Amino acid sequence: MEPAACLEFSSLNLELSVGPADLTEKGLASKTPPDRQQESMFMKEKLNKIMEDNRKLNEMLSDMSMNYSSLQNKFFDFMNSSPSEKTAGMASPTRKRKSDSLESYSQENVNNGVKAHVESLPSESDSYKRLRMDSKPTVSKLCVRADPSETSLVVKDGYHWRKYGQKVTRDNPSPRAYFRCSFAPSCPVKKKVQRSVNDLSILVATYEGEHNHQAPLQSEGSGRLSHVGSSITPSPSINSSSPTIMVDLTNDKLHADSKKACGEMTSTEIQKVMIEQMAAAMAKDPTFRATLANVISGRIF
DNA sequence: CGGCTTTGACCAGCGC
DNA sequence: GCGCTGGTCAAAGCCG
Repeated sequence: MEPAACLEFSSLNLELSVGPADLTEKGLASKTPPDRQQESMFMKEKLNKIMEDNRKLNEMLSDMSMNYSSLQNKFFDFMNSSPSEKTAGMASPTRKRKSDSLESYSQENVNNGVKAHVESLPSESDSYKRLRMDSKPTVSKLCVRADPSETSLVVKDGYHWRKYGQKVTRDNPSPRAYFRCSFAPSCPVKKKVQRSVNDLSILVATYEGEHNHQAPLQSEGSGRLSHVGSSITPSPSINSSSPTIMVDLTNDKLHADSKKACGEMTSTEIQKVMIEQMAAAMAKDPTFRATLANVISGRIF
């Protein structure tokens, strides 16, 4: 997808670099009045052509984005459908672990601006465990870049957490720590923290539930954030499985590879990354910058 | 002494 | 039904 987009922008550069460059190279001051009229007409035609090309390319870009979004949605729909749904075309009776992936979500930012919140649709169940899971309507993820040498699975997000368990899971050699919110005794929020399989410097915190109390003072819980002296650069996004917020605690810059390490690249996130990469690539391209400058100057002229 | 962490045991979901 | 796995409990120990 991205190479195709780059090709489109390359063609944009080529198309646009012909027009305005010609305009600047004509040297109008040395022309006689009849020649000037001809050149003026020629410039107007060129400008019209450039504007039309810009419009066409914008349409192509928007079409490409729409196609990409459509394909992305189809892809995630396919990935999120259970094997039984893929084969039999109907949902199997909901069970606790299976149904977790079928929940749908919405999102908002709270608490330091780095927490994503998602809501799940209620589903019927016949097990006590399932009912307990239904009582936790929200799930969110927070990826935190932290020092790999630090063994404690502590993600300081402004709340008070009490660790109540630790387990080594099958798919990740790093232990997973279980936390409860200890700020309010009745707060149902739980948090799981585990290092990313791909990048040990990334802590993946999974939040379940919503705090039924106000957040503690920022200074109480965000000590690590201020300790490393880095800014929080959240990148909220919606995923069909869960939203992921990436917070880099060791670098001011948001790392795309860290997101990959989280294994939670979402459709909107991918789009954002693509747009950022496209914009960055275009910004770095001297041809594009010169062309853009020429187009702008041409429009002003 | 109270709060927290550690850690082995236990329970329930799930696949075979 | 059995074994694996994830999640939780609770006793013991640590720390300020």
